Amino acid sequence: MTAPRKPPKSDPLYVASLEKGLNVLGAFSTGQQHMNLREIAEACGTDKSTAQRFTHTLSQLGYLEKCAKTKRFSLGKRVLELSFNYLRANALVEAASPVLIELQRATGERVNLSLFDDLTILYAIRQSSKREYYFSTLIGRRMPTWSSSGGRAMLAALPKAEVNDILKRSDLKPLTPRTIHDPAGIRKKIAQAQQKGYALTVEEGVMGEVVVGSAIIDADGRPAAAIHIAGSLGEWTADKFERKFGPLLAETAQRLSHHRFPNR
Amino acid sequence: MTAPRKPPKSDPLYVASLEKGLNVLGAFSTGQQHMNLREIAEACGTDKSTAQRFTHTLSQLGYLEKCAKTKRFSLGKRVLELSFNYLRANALVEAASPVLIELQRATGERVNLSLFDDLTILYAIRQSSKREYYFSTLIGRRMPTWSSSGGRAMLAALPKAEVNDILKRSDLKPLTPRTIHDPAGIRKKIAQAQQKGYALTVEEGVMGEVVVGSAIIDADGRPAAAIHIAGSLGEWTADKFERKFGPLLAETAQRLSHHRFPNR
DNA sequence: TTCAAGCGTATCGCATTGTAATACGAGGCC
DNA sequence: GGCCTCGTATTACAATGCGATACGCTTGAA
Repeated sequence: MTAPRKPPKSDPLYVASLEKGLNVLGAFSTGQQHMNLREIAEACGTDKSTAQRFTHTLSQLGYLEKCAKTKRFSLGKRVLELSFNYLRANALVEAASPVLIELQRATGERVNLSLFDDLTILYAIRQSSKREYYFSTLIGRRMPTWSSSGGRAMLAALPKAEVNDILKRSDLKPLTPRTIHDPAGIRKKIAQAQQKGYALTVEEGVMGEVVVGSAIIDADGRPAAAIHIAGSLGEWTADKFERKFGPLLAETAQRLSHHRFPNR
Repeated sequence: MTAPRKPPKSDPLYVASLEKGLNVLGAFSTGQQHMNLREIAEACGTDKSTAQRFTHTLSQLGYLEKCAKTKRFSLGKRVLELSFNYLRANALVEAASPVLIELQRATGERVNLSLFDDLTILYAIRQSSKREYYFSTLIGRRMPTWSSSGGRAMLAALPKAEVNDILKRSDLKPLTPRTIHDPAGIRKKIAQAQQKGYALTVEEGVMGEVVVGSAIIDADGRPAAAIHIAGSLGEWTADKFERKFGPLLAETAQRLSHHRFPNR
């Protein structure tokens, strides 16, 4: 008999311990506020010993906090530091920041900047002066690329083959009853975005909400980010909202495009 | 500038590989936008091989991004996800969020929430409608506890022994020519904060800026966070600013205090 | 053009380091 | 009171991370 076969040839440069540690931090992506050892072990698919060693290490480093009474863990303040370092180094976000503030003041509506990250976009700037759902004010939140206005606007700037690839790998589960989630419908919306310079979604992410999104193109001609303006159907018809903000948004995104930022 | 670092030795539960990997992410706390392998190795005090393995692993996981052309690394979008998970799970920040928005609207000035973290505070909410220095709008930024208005307001809620301990371990380097940085002066400011319910700093963090800060006390009677209102000396005298916003701020902080939040 | 310096990448034998089974004491709940 | 399940601590073992080394490439000065 041949020698025992190792699990699929692994990458000799890959540090599995690091992945396991980061998975512990990732265990909190379910929204759990705090977890005990067993829950963390389960969430990470490891045993209790492993969870013990990694929570212990992460706690010492400040990436995890341990309640002295309940012995349960929650994410540590230090994770905010990483975001800070990411954002301060991102020239595109920095350049967009004053523009978004201005756009918020000019429109009075909620204005966001999202970054393109393959199947999802994630928010990097959120400018709002209204009271919103807490979630809707947070940086780092991910949304599917295919269903969001900004995501579709970015897809409109990609070659067809890449769009197909992304749609194929995406889970096209609708977020609301009004989410357009059939490939043909999505492609049509992408084509419209290509023509108009912005995409419009009506109650596709949240009921009662209308959003326009437009892509920021980088110096290589690829979509890097998108800006969004979101409003309420209680105050606007979709048509009026689009006419009022669509062109302004597209022009603003255009102004931020084609710059060579040092870190891209 | 660097966060609490405790590298314990001969702890059988400590996973050194995890620490090394996180140190690679921490290498970007200098503000560098992108680094090559050698720079990362140097910043982490390791050799090139080590840097190679960890950057490789972190890139695969999305916590680091590698430029295809220059082969240099920068922080990955995924670090924002950790912040998102931290903030969404933090009930105190969630409860404070609408209050801060309201406070911003009522005052028209820049309003922040900071979290107490031993020698430093770090910002968790920033509400502003004005154009500011980019840095000043970012979450996750740390400031010394002893020199900031919110920090001093929180120190005012701690037992004297703990205050002494914190001052002793802090680096009392002044941030501006007007930073009060002698222990006696700091203690006096803390005593004033204790009496008034808020602390006032005039050009101690940035020239031209006046800030009032007040502490949010948790259910155990300990300071957990602080809210700040910051204004410009171009628009206000320090006196007027204090009279106008100090009492309002203290009252607001009081309203957010003494709640039992599930994750603390 | 040549050459050297510095880069990123790949390889590999070795021992350090992380692993996972186990045990123990402390609470909490029937 | 007894039975879980929790967090914590210990240990023998070998898988895994380590780091020296080598190679091919680009760059820039000679």
